[in-house]
This record gives sequence, C-alpha cells and structure tokens, in this order.
Amino acid sequence: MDQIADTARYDPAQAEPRWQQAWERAGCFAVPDVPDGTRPKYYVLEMFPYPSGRIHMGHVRNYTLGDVVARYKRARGFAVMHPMGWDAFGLPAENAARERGIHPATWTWDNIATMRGELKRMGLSLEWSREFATCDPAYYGHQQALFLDFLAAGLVERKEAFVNWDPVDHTVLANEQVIDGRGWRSGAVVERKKLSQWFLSITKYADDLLAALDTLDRWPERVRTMQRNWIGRSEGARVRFALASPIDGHDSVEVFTTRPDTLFGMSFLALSPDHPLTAAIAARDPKAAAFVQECSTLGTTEAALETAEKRGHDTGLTVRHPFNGRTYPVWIANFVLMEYGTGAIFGCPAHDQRDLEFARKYGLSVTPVVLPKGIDAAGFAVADTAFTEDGTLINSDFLDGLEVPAAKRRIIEELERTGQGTGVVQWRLRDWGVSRQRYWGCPIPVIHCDACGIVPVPKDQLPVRLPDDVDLSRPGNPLDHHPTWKHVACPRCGAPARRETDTMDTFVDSSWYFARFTAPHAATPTHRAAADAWLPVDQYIGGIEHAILHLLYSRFFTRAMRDTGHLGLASGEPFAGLFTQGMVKHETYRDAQGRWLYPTEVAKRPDGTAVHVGTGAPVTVGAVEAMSKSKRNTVDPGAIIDRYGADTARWFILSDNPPERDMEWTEAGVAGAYRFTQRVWRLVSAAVPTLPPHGAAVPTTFSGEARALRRTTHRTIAAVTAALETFAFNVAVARLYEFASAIADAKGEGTDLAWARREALEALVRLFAPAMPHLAEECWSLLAPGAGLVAQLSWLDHDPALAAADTVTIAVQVMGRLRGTIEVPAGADEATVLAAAEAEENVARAIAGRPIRKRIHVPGKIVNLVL
RNA sequence: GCGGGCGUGGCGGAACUGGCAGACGCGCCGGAUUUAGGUUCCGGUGACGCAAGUCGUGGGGGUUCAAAUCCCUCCGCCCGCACCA
Repeated sequence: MDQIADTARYDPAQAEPRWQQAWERAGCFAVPDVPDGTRPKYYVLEMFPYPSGRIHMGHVRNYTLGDVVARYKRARGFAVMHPMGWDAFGLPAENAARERGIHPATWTWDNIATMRGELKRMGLSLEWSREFATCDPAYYGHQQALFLDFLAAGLVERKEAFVNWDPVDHTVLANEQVIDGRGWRSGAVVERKKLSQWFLSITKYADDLLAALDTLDRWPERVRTMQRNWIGRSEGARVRFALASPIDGHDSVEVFTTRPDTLFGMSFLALSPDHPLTAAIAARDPKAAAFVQECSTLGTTEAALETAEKRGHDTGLTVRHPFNGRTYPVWIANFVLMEYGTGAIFGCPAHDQRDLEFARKYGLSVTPVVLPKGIDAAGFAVADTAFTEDGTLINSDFLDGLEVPAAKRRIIEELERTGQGTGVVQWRLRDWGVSRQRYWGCPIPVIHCDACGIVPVPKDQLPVRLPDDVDLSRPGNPLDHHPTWKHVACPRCGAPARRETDTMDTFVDSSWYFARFTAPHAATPTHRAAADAWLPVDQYIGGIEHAILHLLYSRFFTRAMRDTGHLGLASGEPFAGLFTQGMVKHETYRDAQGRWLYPTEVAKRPDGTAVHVGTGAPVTVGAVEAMSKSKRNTVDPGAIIDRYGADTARWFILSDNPPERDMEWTEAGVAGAYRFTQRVWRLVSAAVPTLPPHGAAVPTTFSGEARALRRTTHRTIAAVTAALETFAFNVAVARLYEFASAIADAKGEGTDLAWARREALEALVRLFAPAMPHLAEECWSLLAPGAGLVAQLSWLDHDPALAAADTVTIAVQVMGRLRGTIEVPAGADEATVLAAAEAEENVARAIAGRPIRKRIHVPGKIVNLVL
C-alpha cells in the first residue's frame, strides 16, 4: 500500500466537467413528454429562479435539495422529470434599464446565459432540453391564450382597485417602491388612487381551495394553516343600520360582523375611509375630507393600515339600532378595511380589543353583553382588556341568558325575520388583481373599442408581443406612451381601437410553468397527454416566503386550466408534495467607518478578531443575517466551486442543518466538507488494490470483524434510505461520516474482511452519490471499472438479517435517574433483563437494599426501578 | 396589528410513539507524522466537583415512574400580509 499512499489528490476541477459530459452523453436525465409506462413517473421541481444576475447560495441550496431527490428517485426506479427554466419578467429588469440604459430583454437574456452556466457547473441532473424563459413570446403567447380562455369562462373581471400613486412621477408604485409613505425616486407622499383593473376570479374557488388543503398530506402543516387563514372563511352576519337622516341618497349602512351576538353592546359604527358613504360625507364636510385625505397616505399594505395608530373622525351622523331603537354615532376609522366585509363595522368595545382602544380614545360608551362563566354580573366590568371568549349574554333583551353560539343563531334568525340582516359566510380571500402598469410583463391580450367595448385579441393573432423600442426614461406606463403600439383596428368592427396597455402580474407567469414543462414545445399551452401523465408535481421545493401567494395562485390556476380543458387534473392540485427550505445566512462585517465588507475582504485571526485583507484595519463582526447584496454578506457560488468543486458545496449545504431551517454559510464548514471529499478519495484509492474484484463471490464465512463491518454497512443503507425519504439530509450525511470512519477503522486482514470492505466502500459511494455525484462516479470508476455510471445504478437494499444486532444496551434508571447500562441478548425476557439491571453494580448501590415498589421495563430501551 | 414558525454545549445540530440529552460536523485542547502546512492520523471536549455525584434543552409553572418531546404562561428572534420575486 505504500506506493498508493502518495496517490494524487482528488481534483474536482478536472473530474466534475468530465462526469457532467458523461451523463450528458449517456442521456441519463431525459424522459419523454408522454411516459411509456415502463416505470412509474416522479416529477421533481424546484421553484425556478428569477434571472437577477448571478446565482446565489439560496439557489445552490434549493437546487441541491431537488437534485438529491431527483437522483435518489431515479435510482429507486422512477422515470424522473426534473426541468429548469426562468421566471424572467419583473421589475428589476426595468430598474436596470433605467439605471444603466440596458434594454430589459438584453439584461434578462444576458443574466440567463450567465446563470445557466453557473447551474450547469453544479452537476444538477436537469433535463435542459425543457428549458424556457417566461419573457419569451413562445411562452407568454400561450399564457395570453389561457387568459382569453379564462375570460370566456367568466373567470376574468374588470373592477376598481387601489394602487400606490406617485403624484410627481405620475407612476403606479409597487409596495416595495413606497418607503415610509413616499415614492422611492420622487420622494413625494404617495396617494391611494383607484384604477380600473383586471382581476382573476380566485374567489369562485374559495370553497374548494380551502377544503382541498385537507388532502395535501405531503405539505407542511404550517403552510396549510397559513393558506387556511389567508382564505379566511368566517361565518357571521350582515346587518343593515338605518341612518337617522339620509345623506346623498344613502339611507342605510350595511356592516359585516362575526359577532352578531354582541349587537346590544354596540357603541358606534365605523366606516372605512374608502367607503362610498364616507365619500358622500367628505363631499360636504371639509374636516371629514381632510381626515380621509390623511388616511389615503397610509399606502395600500395591510400591515401599514393595521399598525398605524387607531384614529377616527366623528361624522356627526347617527344610525338606528335594529332592535333597541337607540341611535349611535357614525365614525370614519382608519383601521376599517374596505376590502374586507362591507367596509363598515359596528363597534362593540366590551368584546373587541381594537374597538375598546378606539372607544377609550374617543370617550365612547362600553357596555358588556357577554358575561364570563362563573362571574357575577354585578362584579363584571371591562377595563382595558376586552372579553373575547364565550360566556352568557346579558344586557341584550331577547338574547339574555343564551350562550354565545346560541345567541349568534338566535339573532341571525331575528335579523332575517325582520328583514334587517342575514347570516352570511364571508371570505378574507380577495380576487386576484393582475393588472400592472409596467413594460416588462406579459401583455394582456384585449382591445378596447369605443363601439364594441372590450374585445379579446383573436387567438390566431397571439402572441401579442411587447414592442422592443420603448422609452423607459419617462415615468409612467411605457406601453401607454409608445407612439404606435397600442393603436390597432378593432378585431370585431375594424374601427380604430386601443390595445390594453397593462401587463400581467408576474405571479401569473409562475402559476402554470410547471404544466408547460411537461411539453415545453407544444403548439398549445399544454399537451394534454403529457400534462395529465406528469402532473401533479410529486415534489416541489422552494422558499417558505412563497407559502401563500405563489402556491395559492398556482392552485387556482390548475383548477381554472382544468375547467377550461387545458388539464385533466381531477384534484386541481398542482403540487402533491411540498418542501419549504430555510434561508442561507452569513456573518456581516463592517469597517471602522461602518461600511459593509464582503467576506472575501475579511480575514479572521486566531484570536477571533477580524481584519481587512488589504489594509489590516480592524473589522467589526456583526450578526448572522440572510445573505443580501446591501449588507454584502454574500458568498459567490462560482468562487466556491472554483476552489472546492461543486460536490463540496453540495455536501456542506446538506450537512449543516435540517433543510427546512435557516443555515449559516461558514468558511470552516465548507473546508470540513472538502476534507471529507479528500478523505473518501484516499479511503477508496488506498483500498482498491487490496480488494477482491467487483462482483466476486460472497465468502462462505465471515470473521467477527467482517460481520461487524457488514452490520454497519447494512444499518447505514437502512438509515440513509430512511433519512433521504424524510428530507433528513443532514442525518444522512452524519450517518455517512460515521460509516466512512467505521470502514477506516476495520483494519484487519483476511479475504472475508476484504470482501466486506469492498461491500462497504461500494455502498458508501452509492449512498453519497445523490449528494456528491461527481466524486461518486470517480470512486466508482476505480472500484468497478467498466461497470457503468453510478447515475444509472439502482438503489441499494439493506439485508435486515445482516443489520440485526446480537445484543442490546439497556439504560437502567433508579427513580428516573440514570445509574448504569446493561448489555443483554437481543430479545431477552423481562425477568432476565430486570435481574441483570438490579445486579448492576452502580444500580445496586443506588438501591442500597431498599425495597423496589415498581419495575418499569420498556423492551430494548430502558428499565426504571421505583423505590 | 393579524397569521405562521423557531429557541438544545463555544457554533450548526441529533434524539423513533414521552424512554441513556448532546449522535455527526465545525471549533478548541493534547499527542504523533511531516522540510513545510488552511496536510494527515490518534485521543479529549455540556457546566460544577478530587470523587461520589449534582445541575443542564430560552424563563417560570404543571402532568408523569420517566419530559427537549405533552399542557399553561412569559420572553426573544424570524417569515408572510395581496404591485419584490
């Protein structure tokens, strides 16, 4: 073995491209659009990337996880579809165009070329022939066809909605472009402005989107819970309040409430600043108008509205209570959302915390109407905490004495009987506004004609292409400004008409790309046989930040596509399995001036302090945070692959922690992973000359050491397999570290041990192959020359008989405290185990001759002796 | 504000259905090898204690023979909130 000891190091830079080419030549990862049925199908998909410039560690993590699944499932005998594409429309391309004068298309396609190259270096088992970008008319033209089919099916509507309006730039701003209520470029105070926009009718599927969550048993429970809350089904009542004196044709206000039982505890009625009645009031009351104007600068995000200080304006109007005949003041309140319910509420401060704070602030009455159980009505008062739980009704006329659920039923009956209200089911979910006043998106394929109204673009005229020559230096909607693009003849009457200049929300692009991947070159949006055979996606992997919107929109889209004949997916569910990965984080660094520094600019010294690489100036090490360009705590995957190879990056990313949690990228961790690749290579290359040939006959007998090694081998196969099935990749890595150590420790001689060593090494290589595919091929070519590619081998099965242990270790507790362990034959009977336990030296000392009251024995695990 | 999640040694984490807390890796300490080392190999490493042992899974309380795991409560951090993707 001495001449082997100086075997050259494993050189990933040389080996990795070689194996990537070998897989490519062998066509290892290709599957037909329509499966031939010889193997069961498995569709693995990672959320496709936005082509922002370079790949980042979040991508590396995402695609490594997916690749492990894809390679593992392929070895398990599945026909695995594993495609890749580009979520290529979006705001950053327009920003780049404005800032650097690059056309969005040029910027996007250049980024795609760069990122494709980076992904290819990772050695992912992707089928690149399915690649597409959503900004390609060959993709978005089909999306326009889907839009038209949805329009024909009544799933598209035009409605008014609020946008963030920059009054200086005359531009609609995205939420992220509004900073502290001001436009990010102009600095002007942003206003809420109503625009007529296109909506997809997701609420038509609200019931099914909610109910079907229960069938998604391979989704994280928390994602299902978040979607459930987002859809927000609630039962309640609509109640109409007559205005004491009508105003501008309004003679009543309708409110929605989930607590109709508390109607007798009413103290005020509050209108949204965006309510039609508010507008009527503001038209004649300058103070009300001023208050509404103030509210309009709060922006359009729910978080902003909800966290703002609760404020109101007393309109001086009053409404009449439906039952007790009293009148109550009408306020305009900044926390009442027009988008939910009816845009008006009745306030019951005793039993709603927000109402209570509002009432205390403005000196409104607080009447308790629900009495907590076991409390005397005389002794019950509401101070600064509203009572929101169930109890018994008081001060409530015909509801007195009823429990909350019965009171709800009773008052709804009464409201319906008297025609003053009705029980309703209310949804929080709103229709999906897809209109965007931007250039770099999919044009909405309709034409506005003065005579014919809204006319769909005939399908044979699709795609409606974006014009190339746009002026992005002007604020506002570039398509609207374009000198010629929007002017067309009406397809119906031929008169001069205008194209719709809004483009679609980029979430539309990502709501059906997984279906397009199944037949990416089809002349229609989907090829039914391909889509029906491959969908649903068996395993979808991506960030938790998409837990609601992207996933919900996709679930809507597959239902709408099914109902317009584009899919046969009966369940309507696009993703049978979902895994949400955590973020990749890194330490942050700042110099004495407080400027952020890249990790490559910082050197760590042995005493733990950090200095600037170039100047030696001290550097402050800050918190571990999500990698971001602004904080410069990013690590370039390309540089890591240059230095250590793709396998090392993949191995570290899998080993650090459970994939659903945030991970910290550390230089020490990568170096540790790299050492392991070299260690495995040494282990294999040093052992090969001593091993029997690949496929040699099994020896008839095995020594104790050989048996022990085989037991470890078969246990490891079982453990790694179980870990891969449950996404416990860090556990699989730990078991493989242990396995490699166990192989190195089995130093004995003999042909039986040599055979067991070959069995172990072959297993090691095949078990880590999904994670480090290049190193696996390199080792395999040494272990089993001419035996093909690991990528084409089937998975290993473990032999339970070989994995079984002869003895088990039992922990022995006395009074719940560990006092010793005993080794007993596997399957020993209880009497034997207890006798051995009580005889154990340390245990006997702890018992000290006292009588044992109770003996608890959990076979194979523990004995607890209670004195 | 609302909804969801997380919290275990110096660090990342492991721990099956409530059954030996700290697997495995990083770091650190000691030793060996090497001309050299960001090399390799061996040993050690939760805290306190000479030891027996005691304490220990964000804080406090509870259930149980037995709790990281179940229940109550408090604290801290993270994600989403509909025009970022």
